[in-house]
Amino acid sequence: MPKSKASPGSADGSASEQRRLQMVDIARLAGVSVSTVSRALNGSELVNAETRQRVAELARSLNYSINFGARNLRLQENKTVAVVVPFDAKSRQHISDPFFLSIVGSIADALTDRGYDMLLSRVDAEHLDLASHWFDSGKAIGVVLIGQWRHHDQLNEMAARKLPLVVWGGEMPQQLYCSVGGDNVLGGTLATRHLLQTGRRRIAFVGDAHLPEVWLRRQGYAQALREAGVPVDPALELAAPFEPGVATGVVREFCAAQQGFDGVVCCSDVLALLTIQALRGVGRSVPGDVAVIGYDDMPLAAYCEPPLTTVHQPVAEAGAELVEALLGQLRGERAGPRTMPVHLTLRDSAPATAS
Amino acid sequence: MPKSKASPGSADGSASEQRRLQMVDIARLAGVSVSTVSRALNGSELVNAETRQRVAELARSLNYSINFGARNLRLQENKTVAVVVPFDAKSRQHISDPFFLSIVGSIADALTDRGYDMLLSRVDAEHLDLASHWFDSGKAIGVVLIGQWRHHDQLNEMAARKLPLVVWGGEMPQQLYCSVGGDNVLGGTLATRHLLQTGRRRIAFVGDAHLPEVWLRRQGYAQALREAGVPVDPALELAAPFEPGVATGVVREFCAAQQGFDGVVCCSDVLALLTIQALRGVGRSVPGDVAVIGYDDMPLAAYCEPPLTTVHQPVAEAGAELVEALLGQLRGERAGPRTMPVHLTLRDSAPATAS
DNA sequence: GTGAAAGCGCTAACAC
DNA sequence: GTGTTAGCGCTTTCAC
Repeated sequence: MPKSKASPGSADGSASEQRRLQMVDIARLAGVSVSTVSRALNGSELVNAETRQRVAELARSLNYSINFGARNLRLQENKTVAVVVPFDAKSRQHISDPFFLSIVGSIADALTDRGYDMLLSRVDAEHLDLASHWFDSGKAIGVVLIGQWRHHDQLNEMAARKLPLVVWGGEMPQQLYCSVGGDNVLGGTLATRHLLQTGRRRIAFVGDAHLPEVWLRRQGYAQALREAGVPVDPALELAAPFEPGVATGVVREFCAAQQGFDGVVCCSDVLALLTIQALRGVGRSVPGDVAVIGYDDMPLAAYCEPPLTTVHQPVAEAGAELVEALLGQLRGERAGPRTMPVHLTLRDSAPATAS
Repeated sequence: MPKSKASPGSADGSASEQRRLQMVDIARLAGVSVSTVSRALNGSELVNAETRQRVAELARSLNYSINFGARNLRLQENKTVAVVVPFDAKSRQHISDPFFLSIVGSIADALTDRGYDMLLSRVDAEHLDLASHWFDSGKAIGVVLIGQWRHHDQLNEMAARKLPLVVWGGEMPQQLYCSVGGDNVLGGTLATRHLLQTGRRRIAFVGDAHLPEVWLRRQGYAQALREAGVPVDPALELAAPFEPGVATGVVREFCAAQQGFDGVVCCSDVLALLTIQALRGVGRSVPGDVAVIGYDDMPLAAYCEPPLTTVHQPVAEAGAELVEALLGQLRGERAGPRTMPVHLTLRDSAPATAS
């Protein structure tokens, strides 16, 4: 049995447990039935305007809020969306990249605007499919996943299972799920082209191409090099992960070993910052000796030293796009992946004028 | 009437609407009653081990997850906590301070560890009391609010209403609600003392003392100055808000107008970054001419230029403390405010050796 | 060991 | 215009 209804003020163990008001209480106090209260609170035209007013007033004055659990159960509806941020279980690194956090903020806004609640959680990046739990359990009507990580396959399976799902990330071949993301190929191209145009020739690429987004950026990078007739040199590619804890050492080693480059395209602003530090550690200046370009244009990018030239991602629009894509899916629309434009924000780490 | 149960595969408008599996389906397939399935899935000893096994297997193979809405309604329980981040409605600035986002991450971990879900939302910083909605509506069992902002009074009212509430922030006189936070007075003192010890004498303070946390830090600042026999000069105090958009101009003006200081205590790392930029803008070097200390020790603080000397806040522990305080309250424990130790992390923006 | 039935707080036919 | 009633998906007495 559920715990018996404690009469208000009764000490049933927990001092702070105020019995939550419910419709029946309002009904009794207003001298009407629960149905009338329900109708009144939902603004039904069926109920007398005066009664409606009175009930609404009473409810407000008592701080009554409808019990959404019960309402949802009865209505078979739910206005909650799960937003899931993968984390790297191996390195025990939390996702603290400012970019991901900004995306989460953007989604929060978009959901709030549309009257939805946001359930935020993490999932082991090796088991993205566990995110389906939020839907299966009825806690959420759908899932927004931040990043594809290494498990394109799991995402495809989830989509095949008809899980309402939208993923922030790049568009890959043979993709069954709906993705929303910046134009990664373009981003890679813009960054690389800018370095080439300002006279750099030996351009490194920092980012783990096992991740779809990075893989696409690398395409853009290679393409821009080819356009310029510059050979792609695998020795200048560094598969650094996004987690700063792991990346720091890798980047430092790379900068110590490879002294032959004069430009770097990094796959996040944090990686760019780490790279700049590592370069300085081996006595190379930025942007003098090496021009560095970041990715994301995080809020702090302008306040670093030097301020980062970086590929700007459409964070503000991202939330709305992701949410719309999910809601569209729930309405039965067959929406494909969406790729949003990106642009290069010029600052000092890779200035506009040739060195 | 709720929409009729669509038979699986029926096209009822939305293509992706898979009918969610429920206990009765599992029961039918397993050839037992729903009660048995319920018991089996909850690991009850009452049900035959073999049956239990079979039901569990079946449920798993079908990706069945129990409907938590219904379960919670029946059990009168809920394992969801609302985490609410205030935002400044006037400046339309979102909270993007890395520190707040880190705290949210920390809370997410703590809740997950304890089997709770996290509902993340924002609230107008002028109406913190709206956060009580999450409790009143039964969507959450309690509220964790990130920061007190200017509305200590509203928080007290919420606590008086017996709302299960924990606030990240400082401990103020006559406080009815439960707060958890770093030791702000100590933080202010440590930062100021360090500047004094390294030979600085004209020390500015950047932060809006209308906010409780900042007010406390200012106490520490003033105290350290008094200890050293240095007069507190109101001209060296700048009431800059945390929002970078608003703060940038304010800080720039201040640095242009006040050339007479050789040290600054800032109330966030972002403010410190802005201050460093502004100082450089007027031709003053950091830490040469002015030593700058930040607050929070955000993940990126080590990767700025110069790396920030800053007051380290116990982010990793904060989540657990906040959550424990809330759960304690729900158990009826009468927990007071909790103040956690902070320490100074020395880096280059205010080095250990006197200039 | 298992099933039938009641009920969590709410909404919406269906009466009146 | 309002009350009565059934039922959303689940758990748990209470029978057997």
